[in-house]
Amino acid sequence: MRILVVEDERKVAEFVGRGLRDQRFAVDVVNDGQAGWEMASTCNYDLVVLDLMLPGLNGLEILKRIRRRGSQVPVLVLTARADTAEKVENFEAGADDYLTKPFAFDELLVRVKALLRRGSPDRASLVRIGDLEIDRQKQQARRAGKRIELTPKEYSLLEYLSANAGRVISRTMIIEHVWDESFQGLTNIVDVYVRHLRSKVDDPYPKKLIRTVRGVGYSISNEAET
Amino acid sequence: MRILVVEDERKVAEFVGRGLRDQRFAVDVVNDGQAGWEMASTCNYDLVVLDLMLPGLNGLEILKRIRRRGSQVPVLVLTARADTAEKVENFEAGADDYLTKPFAFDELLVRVKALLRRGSPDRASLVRIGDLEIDRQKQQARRAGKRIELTPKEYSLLEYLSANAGRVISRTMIIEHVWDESFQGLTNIVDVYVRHLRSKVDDPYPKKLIRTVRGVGYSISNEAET
DNA sequence: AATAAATTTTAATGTATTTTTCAGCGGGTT
DNA sequence: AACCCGCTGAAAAATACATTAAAATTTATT
Repeated sequence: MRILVVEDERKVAEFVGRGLRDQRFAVDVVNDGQAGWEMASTCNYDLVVLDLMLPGLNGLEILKRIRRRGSQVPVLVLTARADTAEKVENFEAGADDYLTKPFAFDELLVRVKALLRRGSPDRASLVRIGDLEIDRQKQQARRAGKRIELTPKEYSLLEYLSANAGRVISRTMIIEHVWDESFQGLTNIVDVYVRHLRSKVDDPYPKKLIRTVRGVGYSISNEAET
Repeated sequence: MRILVVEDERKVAEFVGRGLRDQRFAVDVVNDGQAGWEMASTCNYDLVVLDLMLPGLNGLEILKRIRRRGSQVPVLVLTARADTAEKVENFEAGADDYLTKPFAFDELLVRVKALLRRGSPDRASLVRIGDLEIDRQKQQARRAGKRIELTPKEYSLLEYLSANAGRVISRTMIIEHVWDESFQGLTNIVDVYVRHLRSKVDDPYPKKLIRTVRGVGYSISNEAET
């Protein structure tokens, strides 16, 4: 799950980034409005945490632009004051929720989770693909009732594939969602991780769920071969 | 158990802080309204002791803000006068109890304990995890019937983990609840304290209750491995 | 108030696990 | 067969965690 944090106060930014990464989100942090808009518009995030007081480009302006583009991405706004006029303006501009600074990390986390939950109905907390279950709450997977031990990256990959079960996902898409922006170059890291996943998820079982689509990418599904 | 004391009269503040610490509460004391609001909003306290006459930001205003945020934290208000009009205003603003100055420490303690007791149902006074018992009233732990000597910090950590038994708690969360805000930076204090706890709680017994979840945090539970 | 004891915190080192790179292999496609 | 693309195993790098000891701080004792 990929989150963009746009926040100029380094301390807050670091604190939020760190906390979210602890929760196994793939987090990108940027410190000014310009970069924020560029990232928000070029990458596909599952959620944006947006400070309003920004150097470069105003937070509200970014929010408006995002919406003007037709993007539905949930946006959690961070604001210093909490007067009603501002609140109204935020919601009108398309904010999904807001949080007044200063705040406890717990509060942020609760809201982030709530937004991601209601965000899309296909993000149920328990996903089933054949006899494979992914429990997004507990961040763990089972197959045929048996617990599968996964590393954080392995889990993220499985979660992302599963959220798009049946569809074929390109390597680029996978890198964008499971890793963060630091990965541009030629790398076969996705292949390697698919291997890791297969060895734990598919190898011990006769029915294979992860399928390679040559020239395109990967797909997870319970469908019969054709 | 974490308590915030917001009180500008140094003598009273010190006296209350000291007394509560003696009772093994983790106490933060601040001397003005602004700091009080910041602390109350950034940290998760189990109770707030709030003086109304404050420099910077009025106590009543802090209380209102806390409630506007939806926080349910019990607030014990300290007030100089005790006229009925003010009482009513306090309760309307969301105070759970009040105490007129001057007061004896015993009085305060009784009320604090009462508030913490009725506080929330997930804060049962006796928590059991396997053969480990945590008595929140007496602030002590036993395992297999045997008393375990814990330092205040060790106890706080154990209590916090136990209040969330079964769930995995990140280091960030632990720091926020058991330590105070001064601990943002790179520190391995949580690891060190988990070690301390383990040496007392787990090492002498075959069944280990404290589990490390790599990349995420720690968890205490009595569950069998799967 | 000085000293001792206990607790908390920092820091350093060692170890295990995870992530990433890399190079060779192999199978399908043209 | 030659090429491309993905597969695979293993080494290297990075990271996370464990453990210990010593320093700093707080608390208790004389």
